[in-house]
Amino acid sequence: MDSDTSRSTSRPSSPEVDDIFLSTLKKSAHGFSGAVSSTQSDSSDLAGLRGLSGLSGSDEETLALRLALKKDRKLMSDGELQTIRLKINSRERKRMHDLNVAMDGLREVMPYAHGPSVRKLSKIATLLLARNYILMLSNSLEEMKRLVSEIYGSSGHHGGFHPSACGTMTHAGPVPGHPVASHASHPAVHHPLLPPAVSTASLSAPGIAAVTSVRPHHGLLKAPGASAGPLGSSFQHWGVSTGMPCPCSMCQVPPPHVSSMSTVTMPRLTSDSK
DNA sequence: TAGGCCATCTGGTCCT
DNA sequence: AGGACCAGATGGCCTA
Repeated sequence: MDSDTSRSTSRPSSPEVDDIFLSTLKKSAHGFSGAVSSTQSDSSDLAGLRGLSGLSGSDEETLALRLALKKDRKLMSDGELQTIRLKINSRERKRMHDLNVAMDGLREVMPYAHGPSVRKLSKIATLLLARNYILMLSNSLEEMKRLVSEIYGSSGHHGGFHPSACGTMTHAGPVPGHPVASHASHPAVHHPLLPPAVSTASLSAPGIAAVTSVRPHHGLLKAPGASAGPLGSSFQHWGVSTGMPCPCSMCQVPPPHVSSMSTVTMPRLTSDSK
């Protein structure tokens, strides 16, 4: 399944094998030149090898392939090197394809309109919206728990939050598999236990609802200013009207537990000195 | 036409 | 050693 078919019809994300092979041959020179420029050792090796072997500029492609696979593979034939290179490229394509599939899965559960006439969210917009949506749901859940505790705690009917004691509460949370659709498609539905500030303002927040009709502005990544994109200035004021923290990534500092979790769950980032 | 977004290739690094 | 992950480079497509 092509993850980019809705955007481009003339450019498949998984080209034919012949295309890959030709592309490899065509791009090996320019692609490698960029890599060489970033590595002094390789650059010196390139110059040294060229001097030793007496290769001309036209042989740089072959030379690049040899250098690309390090010194212990320099003795391999071009065919073997190309086979290895194609194998590595194929793996990388598959990896990126899987990443796109996961990104599509994330888009499917995000509160924005889906359909052939709606351009899908970009990757960065999907990630930012997902983050905001998680924060919004977390805030809504906490607020709901607090209200339920207040109601049943003060009346003495229940000691605290107890979903099984109230039939309606079992439907208050997102439905697994379609956590968003139920809310996004019925934004005006109020939960009997929730005030409008929670049941409507949070679930149909401007930043969420606005994305249901249009592709996010390119200004999404810029500072929220006068243009006010779908996740722009309107999101800034949501927290003011509801009294809840604004989930916008542009105007809210991530909660401590979020940032601490990110460091825990990503050991490569913490241990990596890149 | 400039800028955004994306796919792909590639080399380096880390992990198993 | 092989695979996964990452980031840089590059070129194509699309939109304002």
